[in-house]
Amino acid sequence: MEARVRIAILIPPNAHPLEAAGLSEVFDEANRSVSGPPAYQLLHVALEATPVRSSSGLILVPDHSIAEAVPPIDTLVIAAAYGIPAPAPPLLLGWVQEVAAQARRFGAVCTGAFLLGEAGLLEGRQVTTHWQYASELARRFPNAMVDPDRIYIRDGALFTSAGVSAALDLALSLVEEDLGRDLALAVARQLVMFLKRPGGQSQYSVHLATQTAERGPVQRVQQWVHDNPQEEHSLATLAQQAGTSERNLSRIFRQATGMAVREFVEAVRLDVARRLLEETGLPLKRIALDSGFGTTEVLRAAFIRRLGVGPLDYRARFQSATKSVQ
DNA sequence: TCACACGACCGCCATC
DNA sequence: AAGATGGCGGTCGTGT
Repeated sequence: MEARVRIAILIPPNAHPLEAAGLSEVFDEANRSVSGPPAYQLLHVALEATPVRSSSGLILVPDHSIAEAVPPIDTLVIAAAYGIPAPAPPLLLGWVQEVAAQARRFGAVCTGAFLLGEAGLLEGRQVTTHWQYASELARRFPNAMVDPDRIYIRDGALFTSAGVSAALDLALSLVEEDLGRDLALAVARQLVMFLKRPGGQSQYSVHLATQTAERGPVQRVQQWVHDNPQEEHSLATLAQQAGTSERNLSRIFRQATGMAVREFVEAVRLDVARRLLEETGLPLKRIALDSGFGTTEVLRAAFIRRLGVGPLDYRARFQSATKSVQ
């Protein structure tokens, strides 16, 4: 890479320090791993160039105010505040809009997506955020297609990620895009993290993993569905698996996970189907069978319902972009 | 695209 | 007495 890539990391008040530092660290490690001059120039930006108290109390010191951080900026990453951020001042929104408009790519980590939404940059885009805030994001910005199940999502120039450690995965994917797989792998090794998180979506799907019950019948049912998505999973058969009545399974399942049984089964199947669409060229019929939807009609209906796009649209959009990452 | 049938969900109440 | 469980049935969403 010829010129250094200017990356601006925007640090909001009450920032989550692990995310802000993690982003920084991945790019910095890439600089160390690359042969020759550093690939990245990092700008740590805040509204004012004064110390920012992070959510844990750790003080972060930005090196530029937004007034000083002027374009050209190649990549803008908005770090997240803890929880849903307060409405941003117009000055900040204007800066974000201006920088995003000229940047090669831009995005946010975790609840930083709310700031993008306020700036009007999520319209009609596929985005994700921390699972806990996904429904609120979707409510506030109804034109954004919020997918709570993903570690991170790239939609054109826009990228968003789930919470905390997902910021590292996101940053690593940007490094891979810029500097190639080998270097990204070297960075991952150095930081003792995975370039590509292993295991099924079941294990690492943020949404599902965080809503997995501890032990007992509900957990067994979840495991069974995860391991055998292609089987038929009626409430009756699952109740039998769990050794309880249908009524009781319904009740304890919602109590433990916050989801209805049917909802969970569908979420698992959607994960499987999505992964197969992204990572394989298998025909829809086959994916419908393997994911447990059974027919392409049902598969399609679920995609439209949950993601707002049909399976083939989804594949066209994400296959090349995510084939080797995430 | 539509209508219809069926399963899932969940409030309510009885029972253990 | 109180919490867990199961049955009933109205309503709704989904599959065909």
